[in-house]
Amino acid sequence: MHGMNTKNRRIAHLDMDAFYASVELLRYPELRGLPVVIGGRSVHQPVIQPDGKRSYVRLRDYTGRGVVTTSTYEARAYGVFSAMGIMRAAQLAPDAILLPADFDTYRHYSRLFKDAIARITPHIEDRGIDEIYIDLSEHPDETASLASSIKQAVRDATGLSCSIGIAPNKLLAKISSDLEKPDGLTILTHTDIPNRIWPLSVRKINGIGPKAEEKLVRLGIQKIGELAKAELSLLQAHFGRSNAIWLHDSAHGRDSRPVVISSESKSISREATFERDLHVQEDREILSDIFTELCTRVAEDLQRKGYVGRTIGIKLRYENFQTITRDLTVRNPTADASTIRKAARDCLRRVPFEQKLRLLGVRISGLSKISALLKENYYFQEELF
DNA sequence: TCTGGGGTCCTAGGACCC
DNA sequence: TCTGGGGTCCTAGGACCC
Repeated sequence: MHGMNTKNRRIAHLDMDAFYASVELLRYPELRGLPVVIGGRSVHQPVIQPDGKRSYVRLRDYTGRGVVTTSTYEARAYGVFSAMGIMRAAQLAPDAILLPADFDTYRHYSRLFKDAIARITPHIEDRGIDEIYIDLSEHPDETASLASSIKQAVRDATGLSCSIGIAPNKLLAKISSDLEKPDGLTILTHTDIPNRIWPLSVRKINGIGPKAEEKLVRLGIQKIGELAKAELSLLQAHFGRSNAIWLHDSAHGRDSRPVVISSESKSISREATFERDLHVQEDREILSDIFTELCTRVAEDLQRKGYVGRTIGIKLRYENFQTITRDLTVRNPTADASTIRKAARDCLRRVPFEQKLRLLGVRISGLSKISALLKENYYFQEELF
């Protein structure tokens, strides 16, 4: 066993630049150079006018509960970022153009760029629609030219740019890919850590979110370099032993997680935020229809992906944004909509309804592949549906 | 100006079992 | 005659990520 982990790795993180917005610019090239925001509900398609020109919806015209999904770099210059409410973004950039998200098209371009890279190397870990890790350790080519040819392959396949960071591990590769965005190519070694990593905010470490950052700031730690110098005992007192070690290792650029090239889904869910808060009795029928629809879509997703699940759950968000979940585990794995609805209905009975509802969700976990169950001869097909 | 939707992982207590 | 203890499953909530 000794020596197995001492190998020098070359890990790349590839991140598409402003992915959804860039895909939309392929479709609407006249928007290039303008602040454009993707998000909201899909009722604001561009309209073709009598003179043949398209007219676009502006942020100032929007009313509703949508958030910004992505924005172009021009919109980001106004302070408009992902997850911001559109009503707030409209204050900052009222003239920015608003386009609805079109996930089918984004998934199509996602396939295109991932397939292009897969022709160069199969050692790819999927990290969502617009980013991947690539393990280049076994690849014969020199790092910089290999990275350039990956970027070119992505551009040839999609017409889009991406940013790549290459480093000895996933943690550093991820940070690196963000350093020279857009269209970046950053190669980092351990000796670059003091100069290029330590001046950055602790938030740049993947896994440190708003809460952890706030706690660190209260300890006088804002930069990764300050985290690197912090006493382990201080971190341990505030974050627990294993988190303290993880924080300390991360600040020193240490990370031994492997690139995982395939994995099975753990859960499938569908949820919906309502356009207005719904009253459990007065809006009973609307809620019931939405609830049935969510269960049906979860069942369809399961069947399409070839899974069955045992733990069925609901999620509720009240008008004050408090969120609760309930779940229950059934004996036989299922992918059947009415079975899911019955179980989810039982979960609903265990929940207080003193406030109006803002969101309803249905979830299933404890998944198995149908094919695996059939192979193990646990069930006959009739019992699954 | 209130805050989407789809996920993963972790924690923690109680039940239950050996 | 206060006291085991480790493993696994179930449930609820929270942090975080894209």
